[in-house]
Amino acid sequence: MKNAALASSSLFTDVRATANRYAALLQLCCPQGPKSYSLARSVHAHMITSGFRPRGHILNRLIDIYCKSRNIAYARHLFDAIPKPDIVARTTLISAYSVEGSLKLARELFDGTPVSVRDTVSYNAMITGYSHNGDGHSAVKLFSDMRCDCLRPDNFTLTSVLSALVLIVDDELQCQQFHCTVVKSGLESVVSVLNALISLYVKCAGFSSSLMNSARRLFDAMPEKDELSWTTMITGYVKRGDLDAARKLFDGMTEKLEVAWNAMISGYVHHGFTLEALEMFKRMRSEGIQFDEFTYTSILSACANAGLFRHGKQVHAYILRTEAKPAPDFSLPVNNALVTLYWKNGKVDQARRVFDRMLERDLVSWNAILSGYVNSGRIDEAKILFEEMPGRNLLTWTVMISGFAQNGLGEEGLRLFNRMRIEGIEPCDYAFTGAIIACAGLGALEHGRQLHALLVRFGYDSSLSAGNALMTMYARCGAVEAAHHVFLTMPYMDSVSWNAMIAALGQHGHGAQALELFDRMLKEGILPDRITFLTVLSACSHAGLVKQGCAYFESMDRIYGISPGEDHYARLIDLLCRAGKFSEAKNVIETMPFQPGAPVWEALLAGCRIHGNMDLGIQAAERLFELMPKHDGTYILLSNMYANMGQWGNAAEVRKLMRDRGVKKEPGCSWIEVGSKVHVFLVDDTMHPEVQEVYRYLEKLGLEMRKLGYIPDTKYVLHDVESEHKEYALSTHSEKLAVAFGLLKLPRGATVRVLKNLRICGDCHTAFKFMSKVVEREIVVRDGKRFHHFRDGECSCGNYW
DNA sequence: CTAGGGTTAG
Repeated sequence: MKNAALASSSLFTDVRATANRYAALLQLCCPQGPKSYSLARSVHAHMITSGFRPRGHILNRLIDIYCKSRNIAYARHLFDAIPKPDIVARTTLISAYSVEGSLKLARELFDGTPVSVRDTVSYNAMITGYSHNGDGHSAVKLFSDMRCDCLRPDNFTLTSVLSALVLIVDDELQCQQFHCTVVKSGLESVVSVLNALISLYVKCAGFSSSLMNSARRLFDAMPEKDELSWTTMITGYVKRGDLDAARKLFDGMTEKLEVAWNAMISGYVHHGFTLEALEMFKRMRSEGIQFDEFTYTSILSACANAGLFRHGKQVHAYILRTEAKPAPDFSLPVNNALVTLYWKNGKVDQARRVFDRMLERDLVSWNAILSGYVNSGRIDEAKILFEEMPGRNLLTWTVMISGFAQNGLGEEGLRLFNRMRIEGIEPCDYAFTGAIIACAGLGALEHGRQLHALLVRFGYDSSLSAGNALMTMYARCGAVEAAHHVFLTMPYMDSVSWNAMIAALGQHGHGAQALELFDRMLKEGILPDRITFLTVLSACSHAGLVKQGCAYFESMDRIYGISPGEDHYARLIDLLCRAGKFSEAKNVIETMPFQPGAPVWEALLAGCRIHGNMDLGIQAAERLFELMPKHDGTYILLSNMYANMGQWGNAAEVRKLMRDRGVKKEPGCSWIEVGSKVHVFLVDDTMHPEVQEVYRYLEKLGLEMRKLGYIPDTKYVLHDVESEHKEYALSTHSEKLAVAFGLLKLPRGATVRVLKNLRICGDCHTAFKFMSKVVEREIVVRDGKRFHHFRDGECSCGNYW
């Protein structure tokens, strides 16, 4: 009996000793991070083979280890086998589920815990779970539940709930209320709590800038600061765009942390100060501070954004040289940044190679390569990628929608936008932007209006990008007033907004108003960019303001330091040629700093066509044939030039040449809204049910115009080059069909608005002037990107069409 | 067992 007792007690101490050994072993394994988890798992394996059944805190430790090595399912399996799991085991799992994003599972466990057992730590884990997953409201709700359970919040609680508040807080008052809560808890001098409080104030400084000073006062008054206090403050300034203040603080740090360097670099990158970012990077190296993957990622993206590809490749080479790791082993973000670097450098295939070699990919990687294809116009490949992707987020949809929109596939873009909504994904303002741009391309005014209404309902009415897109959409659909209304009501504007409005005015023939707006832009201290000048030059051109246009062109480099590119030169040539100033144009072409390309020659040819400058026109056409032999526009311009001068034979000759060379004419189409229905017309549209009626009407109009003496300067008005026998009928261009249809079907007094996908031809332009006179109606026609308003025999563009 | 900063895609 006694022996038996002795034996069992020695067995007991034996088990205890074994347990202690295992506990000590696990203790040794754990603090060394993920690499030691495999070690810990073999300790567990040893337990199993030697018949030792872990219980209590050893089992909890094991559960934690499996959670940390991302094998939550097995951890759960161990957990489920415990008859009465304690609060520590529960909290471990709750936290693991939260980190993984499985909030429902976490909450189930939490709710399954008897109230009497719940402690502050388990609440903390749950609150953190919500805050990590962006659900600030639930975190705050739980915080108040916790106080109902009479549990005292500790510093963990406060830091978590404060960081949750950062997500949802939207005014100063809430911020101060929480400050009081913190003070009442008596933890207001704990460093981590103060840090979190500071970041709350920093966030609120977005609403009221005085709060930045409150944050700074808290910071300055801290009895001791840790590395985080500094970085919170520095990033606070960075996020507000106050890089000087950030830099001052950074320079004042006695001991500069890696993190602070990275914060400064990413701040510079984000605000476009690439050179400063690079300079910091160099200084880091000269001061012997170790780069980490954050540094590399920021600096690579700086190079990608600023187009400094040579520097980017140098950094890539540097990583390869110093890190002694094979490329695919770079951390995920570094590889992602490399993908971006390469596609932004126009090397999609190289980007794809980096992408293909990566050992692990996340959504960012997929989105990066998708953007690469979209931005290089390789929509078909992008489409395949989009369907194959393992997951999608808002950005994915947005990239794809704007990809379609910007590559002339507006309908597909809108379809995707709808599919996104059907799949229950709430569009962000950028997704709306893409869809609105799709409407702009399609000239779908009614659809655009509906999207505008929806946008407002979603609460995005102050979005900058959506506002800019709306202006463009309304302008491209002929609704300048609506565009102007958006312009006036936008709370935030950038140069794009100004450019869009200036363009809207210029495109509609309001050249003088466009220039007025440009002057206002300058007075308000907004710096013009390359696009602004393109827009302004076009406006001058359409309004015939040659002198002013030349002056603006000249001021580009002299005042604003923007050297004119090829497109600017093309606009200048266009401006001069439309005004018939050919010797000046020739002079510009001969003295420009680079070889003139297609856009310049095309502008010259178009000007020659207007003024019948045959010799120069033929020269320009020859250059264009060399540069892009398959471009249909050149043939059409040239044949129109001949036809305009009555040289029908030559005109037909050019058409023949075009056919012989197998050049396809881009199919033109026009459309018009009558009531809520959109009618689309194609060239020689015999399919349209009412087209016979339209033909007869056109014929009648032609006769009437002749009878009233509106004989055009050239016979061309009543003709098509290819059907010159229809002496009195207006020829069947899609825009003429559409306008005639509108004149027939729209009530008297209503303006006829027609959209044409391509440029309208001279024939139609002249015809519409007469038509507007004969029928006493206003006719508005979109010509590619701009608009002509025909009224009483005149056009808003003068003759600079 | 629980907290807080810096990175990547438009």
